[in-house]
Amino acid sequence: MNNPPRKLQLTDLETLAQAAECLKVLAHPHRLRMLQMLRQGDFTVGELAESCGVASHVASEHLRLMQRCGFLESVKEGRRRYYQITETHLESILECIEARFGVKKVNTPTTRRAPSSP
Amino acid sequence: MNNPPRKLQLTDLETLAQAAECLKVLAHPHRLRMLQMLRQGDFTVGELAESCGVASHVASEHLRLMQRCGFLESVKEGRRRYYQITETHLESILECIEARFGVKKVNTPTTRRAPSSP
DNA sequence: TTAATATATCGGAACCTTACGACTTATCCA
DNA sequence: TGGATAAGTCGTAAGGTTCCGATATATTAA
Repeated sequence: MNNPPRKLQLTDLETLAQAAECLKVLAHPHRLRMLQMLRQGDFTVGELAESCGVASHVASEHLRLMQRCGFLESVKEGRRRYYQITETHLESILECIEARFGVKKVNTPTTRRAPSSP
Repeated sequence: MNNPPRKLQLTDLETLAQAAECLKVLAHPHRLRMLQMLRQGDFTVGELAESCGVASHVASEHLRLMQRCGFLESVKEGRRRYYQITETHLESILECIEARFGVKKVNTPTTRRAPSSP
């Protein structure tokens, strides 16, 4: 518990405020589950909602929030909308979280997307 | 945008709720700054408060919160209290955040702790 | 002992987040 | 066209977070 004098590696507070905003968006169990799924494939709002056990309009709100802050993009196909991860750094943060809290393989809990035919 | 059928790696929602709690605690610019500093040395409440530009009783509240959720431990020495990181996984998450948002070397912005003498 | 310093606690105000029901819009299909 | 399905929007109520001033406690120094 002895500090030799040296320079500190710090991030300025304004940037940390941005980082905190992103972490707030991550900090919700259903949003984490959705991101965990979207890392592994494309899913519709309804599929993500079902896996989280919430109404689809609630899932929709979470997804819009994540889209607004740059985590996701979406593509509409017919009356379905597929979300995808666009923020590449999410990968490593989600890995950290999984390393700390664990994951397990489960059978696909929702209908998976059928190959798209234009 | 085509998903071959395969198993998903998911974390159960209860565990994700715990993870979300931890992320909420991380999600504050002053707490991030404090953790960034504590990764690099031992600091008192007052030093951490000064670096964040907040009153020391506000810093104290943040530190207690992080202690309650298992991120930190503290040691009292005289009328000062030194906090230290105990949750080892914080290291990797902070690295992810720094990789995404950046850090820069700055001159020690606060008084550094003098070698302790029992 | 008294004064000053360092930290912590408490109650309350302002603000933000979430979930919900009701409603809207867009698309598909019979 | 009309009904069903998928997704999104809006207002609101409940609950949580953060900061602040006031105050309390512990420790050191004079």
